[in-house]
Amino acid sequence: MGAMPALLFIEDDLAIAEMTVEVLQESYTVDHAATGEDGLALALRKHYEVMVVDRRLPGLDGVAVIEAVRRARITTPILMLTALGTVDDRVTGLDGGANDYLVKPFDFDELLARLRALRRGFAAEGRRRYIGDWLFTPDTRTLYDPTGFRITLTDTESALLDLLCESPEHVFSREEILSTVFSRTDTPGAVDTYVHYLRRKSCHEIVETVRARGYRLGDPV
Amino acid sequence: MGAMPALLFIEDDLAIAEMTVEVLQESYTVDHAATGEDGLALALRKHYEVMVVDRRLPGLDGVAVIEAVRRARITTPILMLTALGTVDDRVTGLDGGANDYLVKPFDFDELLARLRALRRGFAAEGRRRYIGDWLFTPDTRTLYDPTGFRITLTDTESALLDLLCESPEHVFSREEILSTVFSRTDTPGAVDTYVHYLRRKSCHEIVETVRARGYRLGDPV
DNA sequence: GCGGCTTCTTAGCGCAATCTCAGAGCCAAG
DNA sequence: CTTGGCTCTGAGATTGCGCTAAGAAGCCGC
Repeated sequence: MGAMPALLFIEDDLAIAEMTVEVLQESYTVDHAATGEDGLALALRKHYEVMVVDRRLPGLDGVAVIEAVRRARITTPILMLTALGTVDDRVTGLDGGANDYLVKPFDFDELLARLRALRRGFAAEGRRRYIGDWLFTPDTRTLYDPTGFRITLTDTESALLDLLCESPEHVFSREEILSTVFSRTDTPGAVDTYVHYLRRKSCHEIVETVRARGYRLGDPV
Repeated sequence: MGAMPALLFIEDDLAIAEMTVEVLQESYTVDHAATGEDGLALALRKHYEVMVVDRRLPGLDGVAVIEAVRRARITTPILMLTALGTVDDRVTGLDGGANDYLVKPFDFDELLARLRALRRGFAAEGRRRYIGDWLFTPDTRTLYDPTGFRITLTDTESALLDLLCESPEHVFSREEILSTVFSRTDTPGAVDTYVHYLRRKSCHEIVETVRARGYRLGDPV
């Protein structure tokens, strides 16, 4: 595995920090800061995939760090570590802009699982496309009809629909579709076939023909 | 009467609360909280045998309270109260980590019966993950089918299912699964094999294939 | 140290998915 | 109305992915 994702870890307790960094380094390129000031400086200077911030820090406090980071319009997912049983900390922590929290003492596997979920959550979002009353999620290659019924698309069908969704108004020529969806085919007939497949699965509601020019998304009536 | 089991009751409607507390006090040492915030604070500070949480609460909502409690790794069985006819509430309630639910208005005997059942059956069972009508408890590596039948999973099977449960919608690639579930393997075929094992044990209801991409949790239709 | 259980590898089979092709259907211009 | 090009659609041929069985290697407990 070449480039591992960068992670910033702000924690003042050096005993905890040392152990945790060791574990984290198996999956991340870890920068560790022992104070809120150092951590904030790093967060503002470098790009990280994800951050782990202790709530209690000498000087600049964890919540303050997160607030400062958010004020700089950095949207990196942040997991906050809090001491056991301090409820108010948790609430203000999430309010301050943290995306998740974990109670100390924590299990390393739990920490790794949360971090994965956090990164996935951010990566996976925003991949929803609406076509009239239909919903299309390219990641799962699934199309939902207006009643919520699930229709599974194949890879090529999904790629084609994804392309059409990029510009709902635009009319895509066969060559345009061929060069992006299909690796390299000379026969433009393939496009017709896959448009046909899409229509068959969607009761002819999704794709519209523009004669002599190509295809585009079906207008929601 | 010596030491009665401790029960936490979170309910904002004071009329209902008063009556209910009176009944509950015959069998439990009851702490009552009128808001989600107060209830959460108590739940995190004290140990209870069982909790009863209203779905609708001013401020911090019932589901949010349960989620927060579970995130703090508190496995106390929780019974959620929901308003009449709100099916979605039921689903999100269970998803959030409640062990049972009861529709308001409820019968006091019914409530007491459910609480007894809850304490008998679900005491200290650990994390729970719901997959459609199936229940999976990673700590005991046990999968329960919709009828409650117990299926024991091996370590690797459990780790795989646990990973998939982290993000129910997400499609996990073979590499992604390999790097987290399997220590160090080059052959992606191992993933296929364990998916196969899971399916064999679960009558092919749990894991879904996304061709050429990977696997994800099977959606309850 | 033997037997059972778990883990992981390998390889063949089946089938879904991809793509080609050809005939039927449709539209528009003359 | 007729003609020619454009589009639709079903029927294969082929490829490669995923499923599965079977067995080797490793890890316990008895």
